[in-house]
Amino acid sequence: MARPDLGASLHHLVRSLVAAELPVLARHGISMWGYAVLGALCDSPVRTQAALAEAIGADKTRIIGTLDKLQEAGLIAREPDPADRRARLLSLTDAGRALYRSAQGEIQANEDRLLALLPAEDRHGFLRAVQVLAALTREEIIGGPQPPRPI
Amino acid sequence: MARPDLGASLHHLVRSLVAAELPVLARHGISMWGYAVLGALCDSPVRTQAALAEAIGADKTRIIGTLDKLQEAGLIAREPDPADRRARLLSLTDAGRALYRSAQGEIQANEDRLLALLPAEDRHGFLRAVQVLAALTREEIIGGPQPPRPI
DNA sequence: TATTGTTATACTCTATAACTATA
DNA sequence: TATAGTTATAGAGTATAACAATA
Repeated sequence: MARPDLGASLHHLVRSLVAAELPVLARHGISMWGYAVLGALCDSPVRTQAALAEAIGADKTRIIGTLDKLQEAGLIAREPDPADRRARLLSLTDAGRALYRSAQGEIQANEDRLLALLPAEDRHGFLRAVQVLAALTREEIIGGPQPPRPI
Repeated sequence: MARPDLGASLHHLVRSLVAAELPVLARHGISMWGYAVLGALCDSPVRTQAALAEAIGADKTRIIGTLDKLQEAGLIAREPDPADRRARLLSLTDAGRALYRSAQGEIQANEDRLLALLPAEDRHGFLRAVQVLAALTREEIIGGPQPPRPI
């Protein structure tokens, strides 16, 4: 009797969590990538779009449309760096911060509802484990070299 | 200081776990959906392709190509149900079971390496929590009715 | 007619590479 | 020339709907 795969179990869980977030985000008028961008900028401003993309695990070409919309909606500021006008200084506006907090409140309320299903012990262990595992880099998770086996 | 979003943290973790599985699956000559199919059939045979698709969270039209390949490779059996020839009885062949166990062994070895980074307490709580949360249906995770707000 | 499986189509997401501007 | 950002293109993955076979 093997234990279920961690990857498969979490994959299903994540898809459902994302499905739960979508209506909340739609009501706030932002996409999932938009939400990720606001979350990354919430901690501290970022000096280049490429760095921001990397921080949220996206391609730099993929977030441009997202940034366009967030800027148009007045949720982020995006100005050329006076010291190097190739780069774009990215930061949250007050409106962006407020909207992010509102969306995050609703999203975490639903997550809290699910976490309440767990015994307190397991819940705390789970949250600590997620924090540790999510902090690993992709390389650390993938692990040792996986040499392609010759046919 | 808000806690990080569960969805966002797990999203990143899952993407990396999947990336870690891909080379293993490639060496075994199956895709991620192929692996999911084998895993679902490992517990017990299934009477229709639609039921199998639902069990692994896929669309019924999406697994057809996967089933074709698995059958061609002799990993699954796929016969019309004599009692209702519209349906296809799906089951694992011995070769399919062996291949699944081999792939699962490698995949779980890597997962075990990551789990070993956690204190034993957290690890056990984490595994129990994942089991409970992954067993929830999508509807249970999404939660209460999310009525679209009129503009 | 209803259901199972299949095929066809369109749509979204993603990745790659070419292009513009600044340095 | 090198870097940051943008645009264009193609590819994979996904969802929807139409179709064929069986009941």
